[in-house]
Amino acid sequence: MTAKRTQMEPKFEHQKVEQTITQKWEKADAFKTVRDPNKKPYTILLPPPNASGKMHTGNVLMIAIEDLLIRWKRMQGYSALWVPGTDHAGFETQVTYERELSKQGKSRLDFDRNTLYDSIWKFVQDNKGLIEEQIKQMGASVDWSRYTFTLDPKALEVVHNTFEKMVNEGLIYRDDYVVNYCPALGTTFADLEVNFVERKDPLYYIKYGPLTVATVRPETKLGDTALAVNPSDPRYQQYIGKEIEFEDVMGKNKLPVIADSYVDMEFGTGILKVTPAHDKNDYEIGIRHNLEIKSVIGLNGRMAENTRKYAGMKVKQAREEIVKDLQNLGLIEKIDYEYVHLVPVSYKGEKEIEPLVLPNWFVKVDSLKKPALDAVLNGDVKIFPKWREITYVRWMEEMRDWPISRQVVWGIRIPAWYNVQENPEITVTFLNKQGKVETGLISDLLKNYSFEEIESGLQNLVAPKNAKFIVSKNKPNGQYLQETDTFDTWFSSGQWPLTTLGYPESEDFKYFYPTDVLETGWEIIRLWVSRMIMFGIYMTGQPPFKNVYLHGMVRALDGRKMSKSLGNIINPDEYMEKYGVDALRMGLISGTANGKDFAFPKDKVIGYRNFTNKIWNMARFMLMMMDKYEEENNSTAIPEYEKLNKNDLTDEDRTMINGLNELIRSVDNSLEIFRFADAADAIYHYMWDELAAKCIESVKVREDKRIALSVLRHIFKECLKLLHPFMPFVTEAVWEKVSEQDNSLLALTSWPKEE
RNA sequence: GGUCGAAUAGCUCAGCUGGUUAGAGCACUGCAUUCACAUUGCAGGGGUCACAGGUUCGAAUCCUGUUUCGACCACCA
Repeated sequence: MTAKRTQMEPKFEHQKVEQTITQKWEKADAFKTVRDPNKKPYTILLPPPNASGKMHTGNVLMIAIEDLLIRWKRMQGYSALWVPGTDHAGFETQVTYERELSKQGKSRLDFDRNTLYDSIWKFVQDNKGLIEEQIKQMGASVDWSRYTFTLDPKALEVVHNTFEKMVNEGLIYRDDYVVNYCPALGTTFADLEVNFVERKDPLYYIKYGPLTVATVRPETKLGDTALAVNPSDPRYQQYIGKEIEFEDVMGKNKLPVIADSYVDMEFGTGILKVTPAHDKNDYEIGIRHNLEIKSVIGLNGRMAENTRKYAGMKVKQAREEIVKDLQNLGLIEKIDYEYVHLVPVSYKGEKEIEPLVLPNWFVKVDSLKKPALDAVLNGDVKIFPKWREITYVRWMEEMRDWPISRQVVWGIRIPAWYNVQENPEITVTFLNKQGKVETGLISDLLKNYSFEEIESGLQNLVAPKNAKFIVSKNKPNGQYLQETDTFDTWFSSGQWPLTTLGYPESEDFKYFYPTDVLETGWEIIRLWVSRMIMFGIYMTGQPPFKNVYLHGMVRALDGRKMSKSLGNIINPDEYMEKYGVDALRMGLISGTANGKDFAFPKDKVIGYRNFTNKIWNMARFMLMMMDKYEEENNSTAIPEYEKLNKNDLTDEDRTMINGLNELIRSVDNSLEIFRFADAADAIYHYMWDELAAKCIESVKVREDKRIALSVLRHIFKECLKLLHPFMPFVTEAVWEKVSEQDNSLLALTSWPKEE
C-alpha cells in the first residue's frame, strides 16, 4: 500500500490515464443499465451524430453535458440510461458517397437503385467506426448494448408502423407541390433546408404587348399562365380581367391579366408574370385564380419537351437563347445589370434550387400540432433556457403540412406499392440489361420489357398524385413497384425515442419512456424537437421527454460561426490531445451558462488543464503525508472520517465541512436547473481556494495529523465525487489511488449528501 | 420585412427575482523555488457595466428610446 502510494507521477498524464480508465470502465461493464424496479429511471437519448462523419466541437459539448447529467443521476441512485446511436444522415451521406464515385469516374446514374443503396450501406459500415471511437474517447458513459443505428431493422419497423397508422387514419396524402428541387443533387429540400445567397443578375424588362414585366428568369416565361397586377394599382386598371395578345419567342401568345394583392407595385413595373409551376408564390396565386400549371423545366434541370426549340437545353443556356431571341424581336425594353437579389440554394453544397411541381407525400399536421404545442405551453415539456420557448411556440402555431418525401436513395424507402396495371401513368426510369437508361410511362415500357427487367433495373419512378397504392412492409403478390422516394430523415429521426426504446412492446419502453432530458442544439428545435413531440404524443399519448435543454452554438475563436469557407473550424481532437478530454469538456461546459452561443473558450480549457494537474498533485501530496504519518506511527492507519469522534474536530475542520455542505447543495441546485457552469465554477473554487489553499496548507502544520488527515481525505473524496460528472477521467484515476478499496469505481459510488 | 438575443477588465465570459468597496479564467506587473504541483505560491494593476432619459432611498440589474453586433424566420418577380 505504502509503495503504491508514492508511485504517483508528479504530472497528470491525461493520455495514458484516459486509456486505462476507459478500459477499466469497459471491463467492469459499468454503464450497462439494468431496469431496477426499486430505482427510478433517468433517461437521455444521444442525438445521433452522422454515422460516417466525425466529431465536431458541438458534439463534444453535447456529450459533455449529457454525460454530466447521466453520471450525476447514476451516482444519485437512478437507473440512469444513456442510449447511443448514429444517424444515416440521408442525402448528406449520399452526397459524400457520390463524391467518392466521381473520383472513380462514375455517378449515381450508373447504378440501379438497389445496387446504389447497397454500396452506400457498405461505405457507411466502413466509416462508422470513427465516430463510435470518438464517443468512447470522450468518456461518454453510454450503454453500448443498446446502440442503435437509424437504419436498424427495429427503426424500419417503427417507421413503417407509424406510416401505416397515419395512412389508415387519413393523415397522409399525396399532392402536387412546388418543391425546392436541386437538379444537381437530385432531390428536394424542405423550406427549412434552403438558404439564400446574394447574387447580381441582369433584370430583364420584357414587353408583353402593351405591358412590360421585369424578371431575372426570362426562360420561365414559357410557363407563364397569367400576368398579375396589384388590384389598387391605378396604372393598370383597364387591363384587369382582360386578355392581352402579344408577340413572343414561340409566336403569337395571349395571357389573362389578373389582380392579386401579392403583387408589389413598387417593384419593377408593378406587373408580375405568373409561372405557377416554377415559383412558390406564383403557385399560390395560380391556386387562388384557378390558373393552369404549366411545367417547362424537368427534373434533370433541362427545358421540357413542350418548349420545342429550347427543349433539352439547360436552364441557363435556355435563358441566354431566349434573351437573344427576345432581343431580335425587339421585345426587351431594357436590362438592369446591377440588380442584386437572393438566390435559393440547398443548405449544404450551395447548389442552386429549381422550384418544380412534383407529386409529394404529405403529413397533415392540423391534428398533430395542437397537442404538441399544448405539451409545451402547459409545462409537460419544459424548455431550457426559457426564452427559446418562443421559437417552438411560433413554429407550432404556424406549421403547415409537412412534405415528407425525398428523392434520395439513401434513406428509408416509403413502403407504398403501385400496381403497374392499375397505374399506367407512372413514369419510370430504369437501367435495362444492356445498362442503358430507359425512361417512359410504365404502360409503354412494358410493351418492350418484362416487368422483372424493369423492376431489377429500377432507378426511380414518379407516380401521379392520384395513383393507387397499398402500404406494405413486404412486396405484395403481383406486379407491384415500390415507391422510390425515401422519407425525410426527420420523419424517421422524429421517432428516435420510440425506436431506441423498442416501442411498443419492449420492457425498456415501458420502464424508460418518457425520457427525462432531450439535450441538443437550438438550431434543430423545429426540424427535430417538434417532430419528436408530435410523433411521441401521436403514437403513445405522451411526449417523449420532460425537459429540453438547448445548448448554445460553439463559435470559432474569432467569435464567428465556424465554416469551411472562413477556415476557422476548430478540431476538438487537437485540444483533447494537448490538454485532455477532461479539460476540454470542463472548458466547454463552463464556457456558457445559459444556452447562449459562445466563442470557443480556449483559455478556460487551459485553465482546467491546470486544474486536472492540481487535483492530481493534491492527491499525491495527501498520500505522501499519510505515508509519512503511518511510518512515524508504526503503521497506524488514518481512521475513517465516519469513525471519528466529531468532538475532536477543530473549528477549521468544521468550517471546511460546512463549506462542503454548501458546495453539495449549490451543485445540486445548479444542476437541477441546468446551470452547469455555476456548478463547475463552485467546485473549482472550493477545491482550489479552500481545499488546496487552506485545508491542505493547514494540515502541514497541524499537531493532530490523525484527525486532520482523516478530515482532509474525507473532503477530498467527496469533492472527487462532485467533480466526477464533469471531469470523469482525472477523478476516476485519482479515486483509484485514494479510495483504498479494490475495484471501487468512482462512477458507481453514491453521490454526496449534506451532513 | 418579422422575431429573439447580446453590448460588463486587454481577451472569453459570469453577475438568477434591483441592496455593502462589480466577479472568474486567461493575459499583464512584482516577488518567491532544496518544503505535492511553475500546468505552482504570494502580492498587485486594470472596468464612468454601449449611449441618453426615466422609475426608486438605492440600477450593471427594471422601463423607454438610440446606436452597434449576432442569430433565426420570411422573402420583391
